[in-house]
Amino acid sequence: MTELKKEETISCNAKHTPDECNRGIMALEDTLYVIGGKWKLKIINALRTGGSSRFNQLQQTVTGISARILSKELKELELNGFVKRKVYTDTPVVVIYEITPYSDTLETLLNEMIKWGTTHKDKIRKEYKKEL
Amino acid sequence: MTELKKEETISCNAKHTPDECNRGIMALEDTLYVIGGKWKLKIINALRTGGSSRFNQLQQTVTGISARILSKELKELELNGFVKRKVYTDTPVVVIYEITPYSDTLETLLNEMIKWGTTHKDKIRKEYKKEL
DNA sequence: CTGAATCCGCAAGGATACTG
DNA sequence: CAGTATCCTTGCGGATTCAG
Repeated sequence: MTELKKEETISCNAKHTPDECNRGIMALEDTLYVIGGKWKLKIINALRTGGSSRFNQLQQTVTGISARILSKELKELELNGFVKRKVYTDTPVVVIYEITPYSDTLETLLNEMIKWGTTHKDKIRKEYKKEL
Repeated sequence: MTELKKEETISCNAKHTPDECNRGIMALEDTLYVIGGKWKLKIINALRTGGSSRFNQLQQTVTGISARILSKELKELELNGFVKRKVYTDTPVVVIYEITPYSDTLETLLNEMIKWGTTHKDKIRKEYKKEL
């Protein structure tokens, strides 16, 4: 039973000044704001690994997304410079979405998330086996 | 105006087999399922940089979260093994939340997100200045 | 085909009050 | 202090329809 004196004893620990903590939280919030949510990373990843794609094909790749949401998300991604929209005005009109070089800055992050998800799932599976 | 033949021409590109794409998407979904959402990463980050913390103090650190949500999120984080809940049954009762070693597996990911958020904000700021 | 517009249900999350 | 219970708002997102 450790002694607890006052609230002040618990705060930022040695490794981080309170300032650094706040900057970290803010930067984290920025990231989550831009690429957070249910779909954005999946769309970027789909375009990254699957190559440029048309609207309907993209909707099939990103399983479960509706046309309305996909449209909205693509707009936001375009605004933030992750995706380029190219229109070929043949008849019928063809629209191609492709990722921009700026999306490459997410490369490390994306790979890290995929790696983490993979090893996490392995861990879960092992724990599940133990229970049998 | 590039020629577009049929849908099949656009699919997984050279770098990835369709199979790899699917595995990537699934792993990504796993990750988002566990640590996605509005609060989880912020809470983990708060405990990581700020050190172990009591409930109310944690609520102050994670700006904007309500007690109800914080309670719920902590429960989920505990279930997934990211957070340990320690109860000291003095009067008044003291409850300390701390991160587990398993949270350390998120270290790289978290740092990567913070780094990305920082440089992204710099980019936005520069673009904003240009517009003036 | 590529979306935009409309309608609507559900669930996440906020505010407040209350308990041990 | 550490939550829980209740109520209520908001917005995400699905289904469908329509337009260019």
